[in-house]
Parts: sequence; structure tokens; C-alpha cells
Amino acid sequence: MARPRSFDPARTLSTAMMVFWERGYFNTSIDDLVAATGVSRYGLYDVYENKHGLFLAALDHYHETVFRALLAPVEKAGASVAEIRQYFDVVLGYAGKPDGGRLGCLMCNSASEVALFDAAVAERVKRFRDVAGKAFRRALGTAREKGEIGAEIDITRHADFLTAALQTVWVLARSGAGRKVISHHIEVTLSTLDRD
Amino acid sequence: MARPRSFDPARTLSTAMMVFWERGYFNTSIDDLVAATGVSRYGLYDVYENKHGLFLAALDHYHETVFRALLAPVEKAGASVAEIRQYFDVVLGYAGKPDGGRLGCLMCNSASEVALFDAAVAERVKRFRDVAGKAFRRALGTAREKGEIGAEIDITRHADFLTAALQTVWVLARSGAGRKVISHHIEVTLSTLDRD
DNA sequence: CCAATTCCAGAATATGCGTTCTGCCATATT
DNA sequence: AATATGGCAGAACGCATATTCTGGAATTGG
Repeated sequence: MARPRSFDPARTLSTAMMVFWERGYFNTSIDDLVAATGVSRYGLYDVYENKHGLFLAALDHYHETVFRALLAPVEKAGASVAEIRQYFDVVLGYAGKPDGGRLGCLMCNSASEVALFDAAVAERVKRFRDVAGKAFRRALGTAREKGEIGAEIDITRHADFLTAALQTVWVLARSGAGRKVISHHIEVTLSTLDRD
Repeated sequence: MARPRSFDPARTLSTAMMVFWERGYFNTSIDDLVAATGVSRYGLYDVYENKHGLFLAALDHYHETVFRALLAPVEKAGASVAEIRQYFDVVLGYAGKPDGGRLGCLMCNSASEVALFDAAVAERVKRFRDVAGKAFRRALGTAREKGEIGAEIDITRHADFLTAALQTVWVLARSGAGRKVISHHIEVTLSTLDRD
């Protein structure tokens, strides 16, 4: 008994995510979001309450789609060193393009820009890191069982290291570091998994 | 034959740097800067032209004081592995405090937040990385001469790696990662320098 | 102590922002 | 078709922002 929405909330959220991803939180205005999504202020406020709500929804969307899709191979049962390497290779594929990786990672960007002022954002950044860390721990555990990594490797320590190294790749990409610098970083990072 | 300035530009610049460091570029207003420095709009615009000019001056000030002071031991002639370790230890001292390292590094923050939109900022970020990379290359070269590191270490590659790892520590600190995660990252990073 | 000069505090301006409101329109049920 | 419901586009609002302007005060050279 009423007019239905004429925009697709999922598509809108995906577009809004891209805008925040590119421009950051403080540097994005509602007008930017209206222009990019084609959705009216009314629609955005009706669904997401306000700019902050839309941003949090965009962060969650990023986590569930972009991030989890990339991490999926590592989270798979039985994943070990090969999947970790593959993950970093895929990230290099994105981040290493001449201008392709210029967006970096929405979570990493938000960690620097917003988390300090915003507990809800800080919590999402933490969750993002926890999920990545857990996946790496599990994969390293499997690698240990398979005998792929040496006994001198402390799995928790190394999982934290890989999680942080991953963020670094995206930060380098966003700030214009060359492909060479990025691949150097990945090479040395992964070399820590080699058996002596 | 005229009234002299009643504020100290060096002190003002240092305070402005702190404000940008804490709040970021887009989230800092002129009023914030006026309030923090105690200097009038007139004074700020007279000396730095506008907000952007003041920000660039703050970045340069950061490079020449905070950053170079931290890097100095590594840049010293004869510096090698010990100085690199010392550097990371000092950074851990700052970044690892419960709330002490919550500012991160102004250059790293700006790399994510502003560099993408602002060539002048991007150039300063690049210079920051180049200077750090060069210092690490030199120290690794000395380490090689002294026989402290193995022949399998590619100095350029490793210098890029250390430069990136350094940024990571600050990013972790700003976004609320715990001291344990930060020290894990540093331990594994430095373990790549150990002889087999 | 005068005059020229420059600085200062805050008012003024113009724009941009996040958010709310309003008048109209599209739809689904009756 | 009539009507009730709720979506939509854009105007409107109030406040924050970056920058400029202004009236007067402070300081220095003469």
C-alpha cells in the first residue's frame, strides 16, 4: 500500500563504500555520496540514519565482501604456507598496479584517520585484525603439522607479524610507493617462513 | 620602525604540528590551530599563507626535528645492526606505551589521509621514505663489511623492508594495537637480520 | 614624544557542511 | 479508479569552515 524504494540498498552501500575508500571519512561529504550513488538525501538518511551510520555500514560491508573474499583461501580448512603466499601474491597484483592500488585498504585507512576519535570504528578495525590474525594462526598451525615450517617459528608471533605486514602493503600502495618497494616487502616478509 | 611579532614562529609551528599530528589534516580547523597556538588568524595567514601552507610547514618541521632526531643514530657513520635495533627499540618505547603512541607518525598518517589528493604532500612522504631507506641501506652496507649479516641478504630489498616495517609500527600504534602485537612485529622484523 | 609602520583581536564574508523539512509523485491495495 | 501510504527531489536551515577585512593598539626610529 505504498511506493517501494527505487534504489537497491546493497548497490548503494557498495558505491558508498567505494567513495569512503577513495576519499576517506572527513573528506567525503553527503553531496559526494548523493552524487555517486544517485540516491537522494532522504533515502540515505532513511536507511542509514546519518553519515556516521552509513560509514559504519560501509566498513562492515567492506569486511564481509572485499576483505573476507581476499582472505577466504587462507581461512579454508587445510590452508597452510602456499595459501599465505598466494594471498600476498594476490594483494601484490592489486596493490602493485601503476595506479590500481591507489585506494589501499579501507580498514587500514580508517585505522589511521578515524579510529582514534571513534570507538565504533576502532572496534571494527580491531575485529578486522583479529580475523586476519586468527586465519594466519590456523594456517601456520597446519603448516607446522605438515612440517612446512621450522620449529623455531612462534606461531602467534608470526601471525601478528603477517597481519601487520599485510596492512603495510596497502599503506604503501595508497601512498604511491612503487611496485618494486612493495614486492621487496612481500619477498622479505615471506622469506621468514622459509626453512633454514 | 614597526611593532614586532609577539609570537615565536618556531614555537607556533611546533604546536601546529602537534595538532595536525593528533587530529589529521581534514579534521583540523583553523580555529583549532588558533586555540592551540594562541596566535591570531592574522599571524598564521601572514606567515604561512593558508591552512595548506601551514600543514606543509608542519610536515617539514616534523621531518627535520622528530623524524631526523629518531633516525640520527642510524645515519651516523659506522652505524650498523646495533643502531637499527636500537632505533626499533626506541620506537617501541614510544609506540608501545598504553596510550603514549596513539599519535603514530605524522608522515605515515598523512600518507594515508592526504597524499592521494595532494602532490606536495606525496612528495614529502616520498622524501621521508627515501631518507629512511637510504639510512638503512648505508647501515646494512656497514653491517655487511663488518660481517654482521649473511651474504644471502639483499641490502636494497632489506632496506625497503625495514623502511616499510617502521611505518607499520606507527600505524599499529595509532590504531590501538596492543604492545604485544607491536613487539611481535618488531621481533620478527629484526630476526631477518640474524645469521642462520 | 611624534609619526610611521606593522601587528593584533575579532568582526565580517562567503562558502560548504550535515541534517531536516516540504510539496509532490509513484505505487499497491481496495 | 480512488485512496492511503510512503518515497523522492530539492529547498531550507543552522552551524562550521577558510579566508579577508577593519579599527585600533603597540613599538620603533627620529
